[in-house]
Parts: sequence; C-alpha cells; structure tokens
Amino acid sequence: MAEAPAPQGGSGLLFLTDEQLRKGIEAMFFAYRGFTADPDRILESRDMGRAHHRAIHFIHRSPGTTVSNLMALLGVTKQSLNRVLRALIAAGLVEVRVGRRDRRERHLHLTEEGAALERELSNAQRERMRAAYRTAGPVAVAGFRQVLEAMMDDDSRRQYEALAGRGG
Amino acid sequence: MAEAPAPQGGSGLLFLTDEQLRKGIEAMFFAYRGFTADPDRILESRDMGRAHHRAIHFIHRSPGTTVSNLMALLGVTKQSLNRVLRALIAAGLVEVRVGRRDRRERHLHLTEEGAALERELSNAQRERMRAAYRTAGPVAVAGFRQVLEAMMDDDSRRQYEALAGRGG
DNA sequence: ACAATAAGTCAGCCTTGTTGACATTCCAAG
DNA sequence: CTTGGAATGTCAACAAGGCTGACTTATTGT
Repeated sequence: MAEAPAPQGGSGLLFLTDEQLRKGIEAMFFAYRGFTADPDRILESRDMGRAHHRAIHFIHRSPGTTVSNLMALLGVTKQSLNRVLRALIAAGLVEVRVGRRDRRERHLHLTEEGAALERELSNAQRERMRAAYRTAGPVAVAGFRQVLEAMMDDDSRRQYEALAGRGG
Repeated sequence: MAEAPAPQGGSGLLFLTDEQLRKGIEAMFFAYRGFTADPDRILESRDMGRAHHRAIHFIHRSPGTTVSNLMALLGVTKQSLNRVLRALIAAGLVEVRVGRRDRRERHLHLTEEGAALERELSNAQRERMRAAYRTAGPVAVAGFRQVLEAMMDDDSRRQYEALAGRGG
C-alpha cells in the first residue's frame, strides 16, 4: 500500500503515508492516556472514576440539562448513567430539580461542592492542555483542533458544535 | 515557529484562554470516540474488545516483543494482559516463542491470521485518520502531532518516541 | 381515556482493569 | 550445586462501568 512518496520535494502528500498515519494513531493513544491521567488521580481518592468526571463536566457545561440529554451526550444507557448520577447525588455533588414546564423531566445542576470538584478537575486537565498548547504554539493548536474535529463522527461533531456554540 | 497571529488587536495569547482550553478538552473527548469506533465495530463480531486491539497493534509494531515489554507499553498488569493474550493465542492470532538467549522470556508474534486482522483493524482506523488529515491539511497535521506529543506524560513520550524511531 | 415520553429500578451479564498468592522455569552468583 | 531473584503463568476474588431486558411511576399530549 501507499507507495514510498518521492522524498524531499515530492508530492506534498507526505503527511498521508501509512507511516505518518500510524504515528498519528499512536500519538492519539499515548496522548489520551496523559489527557485523562490527572483527573483520574484526583477522583481515585474519592472512589470515583472517569464516568463521574464526564457527567460532572457536562452538567457543568449545560446546567439544567436533563437525564436524556446527558445520556445522548455521553453515549451510554440510562442504567449506566443512573448509577453514576446516584453516586453523585448521594455525595452531594449534583442536585436534581423537577422540571417546571414538564414535570417528568429532571434537571441536573452541580451543588457548590460539585462545582468545586469540577474546578479542581478541569484545572488539572487545563493545566496539562495549557502546557501542551504553550509548547506547541497557536498555529499548532489550530491544526490540532482541525484534525480532531475532522476525526469525529457526525453525531459527535454535532454535539461538539452545539456545546461550542454556547460558550465560545 | 508560529508567529503570534495577533487576532483583532488582541494579546496574541487568545489560544490559551480557559474557553479555548475547554474546547480542546471536549474535542479530545469526542474525537477519541470516533477514533476507536471503527475497530470496536470490527472486533465486536469476534467477541473481542479494545484490549485485544491494543495488544495486536503493538505486537505487530514490535514483533518478538516480550510480555513484560507489552505490559509496560499498555500500562496494564500481567494478569490483565495474560487474559487477553490467552484469548488471542486460543484464537490462533498470536504465536508465542520461547526466548533463545533467555528461555524465560516469551516472544510474541502475529500469525498470518493475526496479521490479517491487524491489517483490517488498522485499515479502518487509518481510513478515518486519512480522511481527517486530508480535510485538515498538512500544516494542521503537523500541529496536531505537536500538541499530542506535548500532552503525553514523560513515560508515554519515551515509549512513543522509541516506537517512532523504529519505523519512522 | 389512552398512548407516548421521561425517568427510575431490579436483575443479570460482559469486559477489562485491579490485588494477592503461589508455581514454574531459568539465569547467574556464590 | 545450591540458592536467590527474575520472568512468566495461573487461580481466585473483586470492582468499575459498560450492556440488555423487563417493569413501574409520573406526567403529558392527543
């Protein structure tokens, strides 16, 4: 596959060789490990995991979101999500409010304590991201985001853009 | 590299705002989902999961690697890895050879069938990566890789570079 | 009145990670 | 030659966090 691309002064498609693609794949694998390492460490001491982090993140991002909404965003079943939500509510991190217009809906909010944990988690993750951004520079960052967005499947991209539209 | 793009008379550090960092975090989350979706689908029909994919990938990358080596690379315990390896061996995808110099070591290789599955998996993943690369362009790809590398922790970066050194 | 929707819950299963304990095999040093 | 330690394998038990299926409750809209 993929013929050796005329080196130096070649086709301009050197970035599409299997070798380059493989490096990208491995970079994603190792980078994602770093990406999740800090929050994982913080949550460990509280007997929580990545699932709780994700829920906290998106409740923070979209306060008042419903359970169905969150299910779609996280891509898990309501049973899975419910287990996590129960833990968060029991720990006093998340508060549930019955919908005013539609009282079947449960609207999710972070409590003060939940918001504090969210800040702790996202500070840790942002610190790593900030360091990486600073090292790589703004042009690289723009490219980073472009490639990631192109890598999402359509559903995820829609959700990502809907979120992005809200806050930035 | 990367001249500050002085966006609309700003500070030149607009890419380091919390908002930008948050977008990067969410982009990683959604992109990683897309990144793993295709191989997951393929493996589902064979009653295997992501763990098997990772083992296959790195055995392909470093034929003859030992169990200890693979453990360090994947960041899991030998018990976890062993369960996966047993399944792969039973399925005839991986072959174990006793070390010649040190006969305590087990050197891992893909069988023909294992190599075929590896190709199927990496083709699927590469296709998505290739499409993303093509959409984003070579400059973006360079930036993508720079940011990912800067995001790894030191151990991972060492492993990544050791691999990259071999084949690319 | 009734069907559909949002949510919660129970039960059971799977994958993939973890510890701990222990056996085997082998190399190398004393 | 014996013995310590390294590399590997294996058994058991457990937990997190996914999943499906079946069912209930409350509420809404037709």
